[in-house]
Amino acid sequence: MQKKEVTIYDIAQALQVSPATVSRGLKNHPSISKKTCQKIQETAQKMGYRSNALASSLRTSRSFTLGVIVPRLDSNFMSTVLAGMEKSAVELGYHLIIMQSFETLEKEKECAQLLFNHRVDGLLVSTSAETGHIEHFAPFLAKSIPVLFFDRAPLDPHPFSSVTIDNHRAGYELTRIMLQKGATRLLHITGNTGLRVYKERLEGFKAALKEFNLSYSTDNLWQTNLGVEDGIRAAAKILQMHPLPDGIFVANDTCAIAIINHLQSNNILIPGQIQVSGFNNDPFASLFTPQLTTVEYPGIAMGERAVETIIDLIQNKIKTTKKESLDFKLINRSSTR
Amino acid sequence: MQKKEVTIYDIAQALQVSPATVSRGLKNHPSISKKTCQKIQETAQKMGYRSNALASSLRTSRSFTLGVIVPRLDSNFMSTVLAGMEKSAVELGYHLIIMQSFETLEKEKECAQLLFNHRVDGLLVSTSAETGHIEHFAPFLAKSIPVLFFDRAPLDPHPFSSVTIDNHRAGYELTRIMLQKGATRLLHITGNTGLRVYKERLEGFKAALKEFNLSYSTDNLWQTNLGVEDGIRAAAKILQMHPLPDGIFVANDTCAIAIINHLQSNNILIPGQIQVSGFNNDPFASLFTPQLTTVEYPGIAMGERAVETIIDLIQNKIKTTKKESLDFKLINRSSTR
DNA sequence: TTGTATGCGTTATCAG
DNA sequence: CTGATAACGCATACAA
Repeated sequence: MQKKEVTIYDIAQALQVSPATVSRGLKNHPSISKKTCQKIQETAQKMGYRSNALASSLRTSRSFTLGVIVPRLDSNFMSTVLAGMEKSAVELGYHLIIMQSFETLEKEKECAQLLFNHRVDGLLVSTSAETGHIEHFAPFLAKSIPVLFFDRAPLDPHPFSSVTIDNHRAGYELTRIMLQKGATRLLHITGNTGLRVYKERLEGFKAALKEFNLSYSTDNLWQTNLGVEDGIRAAAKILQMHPLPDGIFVANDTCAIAIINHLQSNNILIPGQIQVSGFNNDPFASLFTPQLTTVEYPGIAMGERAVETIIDLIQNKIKTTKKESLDFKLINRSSTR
Repeated sequence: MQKKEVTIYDIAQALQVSPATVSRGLKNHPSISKKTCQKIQETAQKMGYRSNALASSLRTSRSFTLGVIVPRLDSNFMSTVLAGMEKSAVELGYHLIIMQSFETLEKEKECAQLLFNHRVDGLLVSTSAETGHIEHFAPFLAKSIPVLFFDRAPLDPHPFSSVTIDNHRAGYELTRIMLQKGATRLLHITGNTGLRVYKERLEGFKAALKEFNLSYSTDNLWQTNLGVEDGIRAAAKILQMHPLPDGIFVANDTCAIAIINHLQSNNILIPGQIQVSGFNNDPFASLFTPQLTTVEYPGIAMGERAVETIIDLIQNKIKTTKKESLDFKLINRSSTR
């Protein structure tokens, strides 16, 4: 048999005070005597009271809930970001509803709508590969609910905040390392260049080529899903090339490692014959020989920063948007071959 | 300027019907004419109405929210499970609030309390390393809110449901493979054996030894955090041993790969001199040469199953608990060397 | 320092 | 098929 829920009214009755006093006493409202506060909290405990966050949110129209939309949960990088987000959110008195768009615009819309209806106080988004426009976030704007893009942000200008890294510069520097070591035939293997992150890395790549007076051709731009299989496939294709490329820019570590592995089993020397660079500094990357040159992409920090920023926007009702760029670190392991 | 929220009352007024009708019309209640339904939904759209899930939950005392507590979000395995959970949850009309215990009992309690106050319809938990008792879940039991443990479950008997794999058998079979190939000096490197998952894998390990008439000594049981650094440290220690072990059971792939890597750089042949087995079948595991013998731990499936099970419990108000054991697959790569 | 009264936006019950 | 009305549990403006 389900006993009825204990409410502040029950506590009030038991203590012969008003519900208002109980409500205040429960949250140590300054204008309530220490003694009554204590009494209230004790009996609340005793009676098995549990506050109803829903009712409270309805009344105050603040849910202390942040919505999060990611393309997928199960990537190394994303789970790191989420870990950072959860940590910071809890520290600041918030919690997270996490949803996946599975890289489709349609699902992203559905998530946004659900989160909107659930009255999240803010929305954190890493866009799907299909996300060309961002109209579906307009309702948030209309209600002044902060929206912040992290990692994958739409092209500027847009009326929302963002936390990213300088992908252009990262792409540039990575490429530069390979060029300085003498590479002249570079391949660029990346994801959907419709996405700003990949687009900017590519731009950085091109800028470096230009600096070294090397021409760029779209023949050397391969778009893939950056998974292990994509890497293996790419490696197979590379082995058919004459002459072989002598440098490969791969837009993530997973794919880079797969490529290296496959090339090595076909007796290609890495980085002797072909240099390979990755992106993310996945934990496994450091275990590889020859170790991979890559970019340490600060997942935890990005998650923390994103949450801190959006909560700042929420609490200070700042209308301004913030566009933040996080530091990254180049991990140049190519010299330690 | 913040416009006031559009409610069913506003729609009612605009349409000259009662709020009750609007409420019904919005969810296609059978006893409302098709025509009115349509009209209602159209004007709702037009007026920029958004349903208030909070108010609805308050009224119906169903939130369609599932609470999830995990030790940490950023592990390969866990993020896979969470991905499966989110997918199934959304398909069934639910969503997830995900929280981390950071392997401490205290935080696990806090999470449970918060989720309890937020009126989750069910709770999914993978226990922290410190979780010796489960009293903090008693309130859920008292309110008949289903609690389901996944992956890491407390020792039976307990009054909750669970979805796990047969860790004993997995540990046994993995060990058996190494023994059949002739190993006689085995090491067991694992996590906190207070946790049932590791404890059971160890029991399976022992059972296999026994079957081969090999003795077991606690000297060969090393408890670590199973991270990359732990693996490197363990490998260093192994190199000091005389004679070397000829088989190492490592309770996860991350650590196993780190160990293999370090041993190989010290000119140990794997699996020639030392066989190594892992656990989880992490994506990178398959890239390794010599490829690792491991257990494919079905993360996605486990997440899906856990959610489906708990929603079944919720919707059918089943008082019974379910203890489910998922299939795993042995990935024996040691022969393909 | 405490109490009174009201509304947050729904839905369920009951009556028409 | 539709309407009136009362909760759901809490927090706050205002009064005392």
